[in-house]
Amino acid sequence: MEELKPKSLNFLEEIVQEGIASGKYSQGILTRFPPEPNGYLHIGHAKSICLNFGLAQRFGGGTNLRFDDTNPVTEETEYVESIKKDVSWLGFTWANELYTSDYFEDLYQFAEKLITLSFAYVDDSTAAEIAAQKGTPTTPGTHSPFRNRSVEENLALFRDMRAGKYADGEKVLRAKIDMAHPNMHMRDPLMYRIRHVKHHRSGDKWCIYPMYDFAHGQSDSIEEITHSICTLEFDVHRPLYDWFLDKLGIFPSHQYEFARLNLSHTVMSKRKLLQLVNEKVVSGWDDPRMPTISGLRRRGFTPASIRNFCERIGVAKRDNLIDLSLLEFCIREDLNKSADRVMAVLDPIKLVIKNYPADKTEDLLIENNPEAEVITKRSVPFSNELYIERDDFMIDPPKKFFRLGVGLQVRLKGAYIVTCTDFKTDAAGNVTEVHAEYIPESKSGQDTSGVSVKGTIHWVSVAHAVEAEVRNFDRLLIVEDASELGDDFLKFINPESLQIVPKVFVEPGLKAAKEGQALQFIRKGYYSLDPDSTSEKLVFNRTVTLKDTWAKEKAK
RNA sequence: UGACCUAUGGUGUAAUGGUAACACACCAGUUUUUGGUUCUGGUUUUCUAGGUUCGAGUCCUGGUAGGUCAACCA
Repeated sequence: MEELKPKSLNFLEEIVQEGIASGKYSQGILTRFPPEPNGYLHIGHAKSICLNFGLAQRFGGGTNLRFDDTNPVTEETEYVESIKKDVSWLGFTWANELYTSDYFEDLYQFAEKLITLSFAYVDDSTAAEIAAQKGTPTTPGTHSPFRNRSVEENLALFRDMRAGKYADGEKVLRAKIDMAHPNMHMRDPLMYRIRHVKHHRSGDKWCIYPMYDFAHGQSDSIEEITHSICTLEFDVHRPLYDWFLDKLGIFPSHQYEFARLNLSHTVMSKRKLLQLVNEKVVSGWDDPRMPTISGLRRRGFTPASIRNFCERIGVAKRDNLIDLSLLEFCIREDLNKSADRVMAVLDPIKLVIKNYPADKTEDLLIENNPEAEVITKRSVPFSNELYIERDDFMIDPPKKFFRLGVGLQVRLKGAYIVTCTDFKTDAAGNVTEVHAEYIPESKSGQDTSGVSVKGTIHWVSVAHAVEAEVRNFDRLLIVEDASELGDDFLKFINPESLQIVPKVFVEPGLKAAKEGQALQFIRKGYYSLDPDSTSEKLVFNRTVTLKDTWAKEKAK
């Protein structure tokens, strides 16, 4: 049911399949998507979402949406809502909506158990002292002077921590493992810290909060997650993940790591995205140039195109930099099949058809999408004065220019073939008007003229044209790889990443366009109606251009 | 200069010891009432040195290169 041809599996699919073959998962598998609600989701998260939900869909099972909310300082309900919206929009349904904060009592009990087992102790050292005790990757750490407190003392102290008897930073709970371990994360890592801060869900109930390492694995275990999938940088955490589950003797979830997505010509780290927003380089998290899910949505990307992209980039363990052109391919592929074609003239110049009656208007039926399975048509008014693109006319056209120049013929899309006869210029020599004559027998669909032309151009009737604003977006950065740029990446913002064209002319039917609706402006690109639109003013975002082999030819 | 992860065309990803392939990108042609689309063809690949084997991209050893780890962040 998946596909006809046997598709090769990625390494995670293989792991799952082998597990199933060995009879491990009679209940099916359970994965989870565990965002911290402290920011907006981006296309890198989409990779993780597609992976986790896709694995469960493919092999039978479910996926939990778990908010990893163990740090009350940074987390907010607003982010929870946006994350839920984005995951749903991408087309996925979670088995359960869960919060790590719902496990605070369980986690507390786990901690007491480890204290009882002499695997944890309360440390009065300061943050700086603890950092010094850690040593460095090449030199072993040293023991805290509080490392050998008795179980009873640790228990009493930890209960006092919970009871709020200590100030922030006064004490922490640490796991007692090995201060000389080659893996830094095993050198008596912190389990709990004191934070007298209101939590977005648990309010003031707690003043001690578990660290990531003490919360994540156990949360997986409580939910009986079979495959806990995260990015490569957590690889070094895995021994600790396993250590806690082992010492606690609870459900053995397993962690697997994959390489995070890097996309060319953009940035992906939360910190850099925040910088773009804070420094007003972009208009917000949903600026159509942002690689956020909300930005891509506003730009006009479809959920299917993003899912498809995630499928095509694959999953492996080596660092990668995916070319933006693959994302562009995916959205063009989708929109080519689904977007209605309409005519919009972005850089207008007037075309006057001298032999067409000035008082006449014809309503022409033009097909909406030649790629559609069922062809539908719309009515577009035609008259003797039209807007056409300025660059569809040249005074001295070169060879292979299949557009207008004096003596050249083109088909007006869905209408007539015209022959260019003349043009007008202003004092500076700029073309102000192009003149042509139409061939009455060449009407689209009933052409008996016998004339064949190489070019077809789009147009909008001057008398019927509707004004609109167009926002042409392009890649955010002028450099492919921003990973080594640091804060300097702001110097490499593409100055043409947003070009606003305040006044373009579109065909009158577009007054009825709906927010988010995808359209192809014939010969120009795919556009989507922006939420900034009002009944008086339409605003269209360019999702992506059409491929333009003429531009390449011209460049030669 | 410790531990761990990784190394296949320009970019990604396959090949599970047996003919290195698929997609994007690029180039050429085809189709086309969108210089879009379609279709066809093409250019370009196993980091390095040894070893095991009839046979190595795959297994082993060394080297090299890149990445990760020393937050009371996740």
